[in-house]
Amino acid sequence: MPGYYLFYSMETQVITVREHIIQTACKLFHEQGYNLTGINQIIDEAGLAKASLYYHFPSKEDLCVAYLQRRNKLWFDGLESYLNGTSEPRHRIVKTFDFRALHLENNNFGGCSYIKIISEMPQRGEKINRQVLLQKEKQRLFFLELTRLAIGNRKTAARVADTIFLLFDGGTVQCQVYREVTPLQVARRAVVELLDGL
Amino acid sequence: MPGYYLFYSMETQVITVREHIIQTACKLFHEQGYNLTGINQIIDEAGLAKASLYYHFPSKEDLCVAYLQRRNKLWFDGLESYLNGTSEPRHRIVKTFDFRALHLENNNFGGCSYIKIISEMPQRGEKINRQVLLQKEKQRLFFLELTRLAIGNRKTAARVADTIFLLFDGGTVQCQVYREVTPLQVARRAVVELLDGL
DNA sequence: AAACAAGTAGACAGACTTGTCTGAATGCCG
DNA sequence: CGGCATTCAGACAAGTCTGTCTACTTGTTT
Repeated sequence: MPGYYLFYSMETQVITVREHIIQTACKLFHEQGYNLTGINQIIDEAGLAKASLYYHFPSKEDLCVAYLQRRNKLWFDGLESYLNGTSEPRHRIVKTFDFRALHLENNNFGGCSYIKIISEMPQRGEKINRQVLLQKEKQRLFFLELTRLAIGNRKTAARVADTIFLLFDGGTVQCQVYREVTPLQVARRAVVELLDGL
Repeated sequence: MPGYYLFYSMETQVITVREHIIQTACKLFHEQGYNLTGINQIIDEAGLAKASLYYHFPSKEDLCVAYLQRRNKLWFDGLESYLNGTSEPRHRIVKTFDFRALHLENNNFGGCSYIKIISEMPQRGEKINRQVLLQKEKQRLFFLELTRLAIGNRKTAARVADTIFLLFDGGTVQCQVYREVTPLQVARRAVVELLDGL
């Protein structure tokens, strides 16, 4: 276990410096945007020396990759815990929309990290690009698997899942724009009717 | 008509300096992102003096507002011309998705300017915020009006229109992520089935 | 002729950016 | 004790950013 200078996170758990950097970057990148957050601000906020940051992350882009991975982990971990006890596939799909709304509210309607980062960096680097596609694909497959379970493994399942995924992303960005949960509630209802109509 | 030093745009039309600035900023902001495009690059590309730019636009933020307005005008003008001859409301809705795909392809899958700008500037200024909400609302009302015509003025029309709008934005951002038109084609099909099922 | 509008070139201020580097300190492990 | 990993503080390089300013030119209008 590397890192002997340790920090305490909000839950009073001992965490490594590396973890402390990721948490700080996660917060600032998501709240202020990647380009508007400087390395200096991150180390100030985290109370670190600059060399310590560059000891763990060779560049800002590498820190960005860690940020994206962390956001994805937080999302899926939170979702899993939210869905705990719900086994019926349709309920799981619908509750995912509920959790999304909750998640956005708790994150001040900051939107989806992946959509944000590709909006900030149209000519994005290879590492970031791969990370975005990887995580988006994870989300798509999550809905695909549940849809197959929900409506039987028909050949329409893929298209239905993609439609649900479209409503999911559409709801997410519209919540970001309007800063309220209504769009995801509309999306949720559309999903229910889509599944009921089959 | 102010501006006697005139430029020639691609279509060999005489345009004012102000127009030339907007066109250049439009291209660069959308291709590279707002924060990654500097004032200096804009004047270099446009072949202008810095004072000339600040003569027409007091700040970069004001130029941003003009950029957003222009993108919206280009979109709706192009759409109107694309829909010319199509009067049936359902066809108009569906063809809007076709045009969106075409439009994104022609703009190198740059995505939606409004979603991009709020992703770049989470704590956005008042002027930009107002502009984004204004234009997004225009799009929403566009679909609402057509939906009312398409399915009759039932009370479900608003919800159907909002669902279409969700599929529209979802398709747009996913096309931006994946850099291909497939998501909008899926969205288009979902819209057709949604309207047919009523 | 004088005033004004609209443009030129480019220096400048003041702040910011990422990343490197030096030099020291600390704790652990063999 | 020696060596290594990890962290500190902060100067520094080399560049970027927005916005202001001076000094000048040109065409139009009064």
